[in-house]
Amino acid sequence: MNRIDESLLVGLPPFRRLERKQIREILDLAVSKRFDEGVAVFSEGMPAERFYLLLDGYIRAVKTTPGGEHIIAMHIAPGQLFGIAAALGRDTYPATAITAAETLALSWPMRLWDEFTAKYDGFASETYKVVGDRMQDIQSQLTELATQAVEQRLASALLRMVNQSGRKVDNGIEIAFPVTRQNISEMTGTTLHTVSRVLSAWQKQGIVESTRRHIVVTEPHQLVLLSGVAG
DNA sequence: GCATTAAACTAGC
DNA sequence: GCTAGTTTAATGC
Repeated sequence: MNRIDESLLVGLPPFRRLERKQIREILDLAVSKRFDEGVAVFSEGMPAERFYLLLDGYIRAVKTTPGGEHIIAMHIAPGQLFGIAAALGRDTYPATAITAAETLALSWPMRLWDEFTAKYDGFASETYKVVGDRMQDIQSQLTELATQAVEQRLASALLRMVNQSGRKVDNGIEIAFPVTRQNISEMTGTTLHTVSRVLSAWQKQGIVESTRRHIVVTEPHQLVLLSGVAG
């Protein structure tokens, strides 16, 4: 079958407290699958048949509004669980999972969720902590949307992506997956035109350097200032 | 301060 | 050459 190396899971939050042998058990129940960029791993409202662990790549959790517009609720980075509807007491997926880059993921049947949380020490507590963290993140984004101006929300959105996926390059920190102006507008509740204007302004000020689908933050501290205390 | 509309430009297939 | 992504300006709420 799919013989996946145990070291892939060792050290990841949900499995941190497990024995090598237990990790082997879990892996033997997993299915691994590769996804191209821009495809849906699962869709909002569909029966949540499996839950996933992202090994490589990036996932966008996308909600569709009644009007047919898209909202990017969050990004998932390698090592994180996603599609964990059971942890939220749901039997359908709350959002669509779109790959933001070429992606490799493990998955298990959702019926194993209760078994995992009961059987493996730390699995439940670690995952519920992750769920809690995500809810806090969504919560603060909500407050942001309601209270902050567009420029501040944009700064926060860039910082969030940098924190989750930033990798050092010679001139700053690069967001590790492709992002378009449209994507950022869907994260911040604005238009791609406004995103474009603000990013070009920041580029002139030397805060970011962006080419198409590609952003390097050269002055993270300046973004922090722009996002936080009114300036 | 921001969305909308429109129009033109460009990188990459 | 086509398409998706981007930029810029004009206009109006």
